[in-house]
Amino acid sequence: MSIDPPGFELPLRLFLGFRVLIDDLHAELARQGHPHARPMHGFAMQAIGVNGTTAVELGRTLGVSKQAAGKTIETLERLGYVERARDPHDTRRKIVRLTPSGVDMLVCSARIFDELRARWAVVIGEERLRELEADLRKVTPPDVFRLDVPGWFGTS
Amino acid sequence: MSIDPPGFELPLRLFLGFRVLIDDLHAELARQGHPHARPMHGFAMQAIGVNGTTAVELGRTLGVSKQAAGKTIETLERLGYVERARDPHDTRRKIVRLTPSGVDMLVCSARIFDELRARWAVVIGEERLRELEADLRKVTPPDVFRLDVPGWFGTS
DNA sequence: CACGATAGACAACCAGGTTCACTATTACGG
DNA sequence: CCGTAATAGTGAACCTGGTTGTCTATCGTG
Repeated sequence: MSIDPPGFELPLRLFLGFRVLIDDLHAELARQGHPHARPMHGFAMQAIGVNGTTAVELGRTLGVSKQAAGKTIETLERLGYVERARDPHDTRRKIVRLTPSGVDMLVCSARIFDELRARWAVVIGEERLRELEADLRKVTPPDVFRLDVPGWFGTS
Repeated sequence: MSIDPPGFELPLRLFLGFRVLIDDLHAELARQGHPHARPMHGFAMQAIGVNGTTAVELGRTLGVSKQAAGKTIETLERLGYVERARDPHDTRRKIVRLTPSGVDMLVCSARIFDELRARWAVVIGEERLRELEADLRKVTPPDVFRLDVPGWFGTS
């Protein structure tokens, strides 16, 4: 026996839905030449965007410290997904930009996410899926980044 | 500008929905005398259940190594949510059981989750919420534990 | 009764986060 | 025009939660 109220299932299903999508994405990404991509990388690179950014800015966007953002950038750099260059107008800053490989990873992700969404549409119907998205939009903050992934898991 | 296909929003919304619920839960749990509870703890304690379990078993249920389960149990023990006792029938085993405080935390969580779900029902309608849950059930694995929280984030 | 399987614990390591402290550079006000 | 405050990046020390590998104690069985 377990304590099992109706309300307990909702967060679990939301998380499982998220996890299923992310797992499938990365299985497919691995097949398409990006075996080292991690969920975090996708979020960070989406936040970096095609115009580039800096460590401080990325940290603010993702809701983590600039040091943590710096570590993430280092990792992405090691994987060849981004590169850094000094800003000529402000030599303190280092602009982080996606490499072609990074752009490719993002393009692949976009395509795969579309395919996964289409697969869901087949299972539950396009109409219901649109309703599901609309409903989630109503109960979640509009700000799509600031996942604060560490926050809900991390240090007190 | 960013790479922003329709499919990209879905996982984000699912995760944000999850996060909103979990954040609200823990804000409320803190107010109700459980300020040290973490998301992980709730999952683990739900998996431990009122009948108790062992480290190996808990690890299997949660989809992590027995060592990781052991560490989690240690933490929960330090917080006073569980206690361990040797199994008289098999002195290798140590049965982990919820303390009254642990049960209280789970009971509080159950009540709060119900309240949060009711709040969602007000926003999007009870009917739509039921549909949302039903649709998610169709696209997620039936096995509600095995979140593999580390898995989608962790080491390759 | 010996030997394989199991439960738990310990160590070393990794990833990703935090804070504190420091340097280099830029921006600004007296 | 210069001294000072603010900002960008980095490094170090630490925390949490995970991993694998190894070791011991106990159980169960041929």
